[in-house]
Amino acid sequence: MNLTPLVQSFVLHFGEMGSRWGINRTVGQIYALLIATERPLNADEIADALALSRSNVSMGLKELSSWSLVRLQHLPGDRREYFSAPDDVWAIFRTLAEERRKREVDPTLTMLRDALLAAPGNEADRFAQERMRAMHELIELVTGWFTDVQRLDEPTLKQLMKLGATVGKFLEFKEKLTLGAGGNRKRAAHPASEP
Amino acid sequence: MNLTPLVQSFVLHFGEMGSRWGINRTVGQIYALLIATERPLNADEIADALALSRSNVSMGLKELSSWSLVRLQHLPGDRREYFSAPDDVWAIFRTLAEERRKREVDPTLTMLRDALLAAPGNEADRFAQERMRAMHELIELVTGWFTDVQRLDEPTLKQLMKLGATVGKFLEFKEKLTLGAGGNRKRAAHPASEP
DNA sequence: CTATAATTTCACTAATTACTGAAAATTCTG
DNA sequence: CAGAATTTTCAGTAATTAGTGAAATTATAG
Repeated sequence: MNLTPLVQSFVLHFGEMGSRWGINRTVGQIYALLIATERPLNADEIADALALSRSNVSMGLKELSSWSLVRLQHLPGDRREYFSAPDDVWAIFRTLAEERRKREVDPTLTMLRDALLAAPGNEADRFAQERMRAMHELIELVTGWFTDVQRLDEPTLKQLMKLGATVGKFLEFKEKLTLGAGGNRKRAAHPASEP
Repeated sequence: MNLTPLVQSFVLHFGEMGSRWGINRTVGQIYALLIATERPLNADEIADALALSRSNVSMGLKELSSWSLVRLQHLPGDRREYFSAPDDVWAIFRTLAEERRKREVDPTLTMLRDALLAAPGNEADRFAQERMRAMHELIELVTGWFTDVQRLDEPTLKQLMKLGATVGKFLEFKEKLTLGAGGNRKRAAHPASEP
């Protein structure tokens, strides 16, 4: 297979970008190709299109699978495995965020929690723990918010994004109501509520 | 200088984590040390505490500076440069997000925009462009939202995070009002509004 | 301006990570 | 179940990235 210049540049860009993240060039390129191509591709087609060894593609696809980023399917009358990316970019984004959380954030939270349990040996420890506490709080807040918001359907999510900082104004407004007049209306619920 | 076990494990963890991001182990360790230590440190102290060469520390600090993650200051009667991390974790988080946007997201947006300008040569291109369009839209929305929200002060931000998906409910409610009864109240503004 | 302290640069080496081809393992077909 | 097709593994090599010490540069004190 022979890539058009358009797809070519898309693929190359993602290769470069991939290496800035934990993901390596090859994996980035493979995924870009899958995203940009309508029909599912088999490993040989990918290897051919990107000029990579078959084994390298196998490893790359394995990596992508471990991130739950590709769908594997079979074509009738063809024994080979065909791969494709989800066609909803929001789904890709969510999966990516979810996986990074598992791999990068959760271990950090665990480490922080352990560190916070220990009795500080001296003033230095005391200070370090205070920083860790703040960091732990921030991470919990952000990730909690994220899992919460992840559950929203796409249109609502889009709307929410478009709102932007307006939400802040809504909050300030609510604040005033709560603080100002003695009475307050519905109180905002905690995160992690029912669907 | 001799690290306490508590700080030690914090530093080592960030070293490991750092390498999962673009940042290398040394840089991760240096920053963790700065975060966990109350007083500013000079390069020799860092090199000593982490058992790194002086030159390596110099490079690491340079890297951190380029990310605007450290403050440089001078102590009276001491010619050496002293470094410290901001003491507000939210500020660190914002800086990090901002820098990553500049380095990783903006170039991608540019690439996508260019690709979208080109006239599709064939059906494959047409499809690829459609995917790129969706991706471009998503990135614009998310980053736009982010810069918007970044402007909020910390307490409001915290509140917003705590709200979580409740905001979604607020939106649904608003939706009903707008669609249901002919009249609607204040309409939500666009992003990027005044302070 | 000179001497010294402090920092940075850079060529080199070490360590890590990526990639390949050959061989092994798995899966499917007849 | 034999044989072919397909995928995976893995040891070896290539490429990249990280880290060091010596030398060069910059800054400051006297």
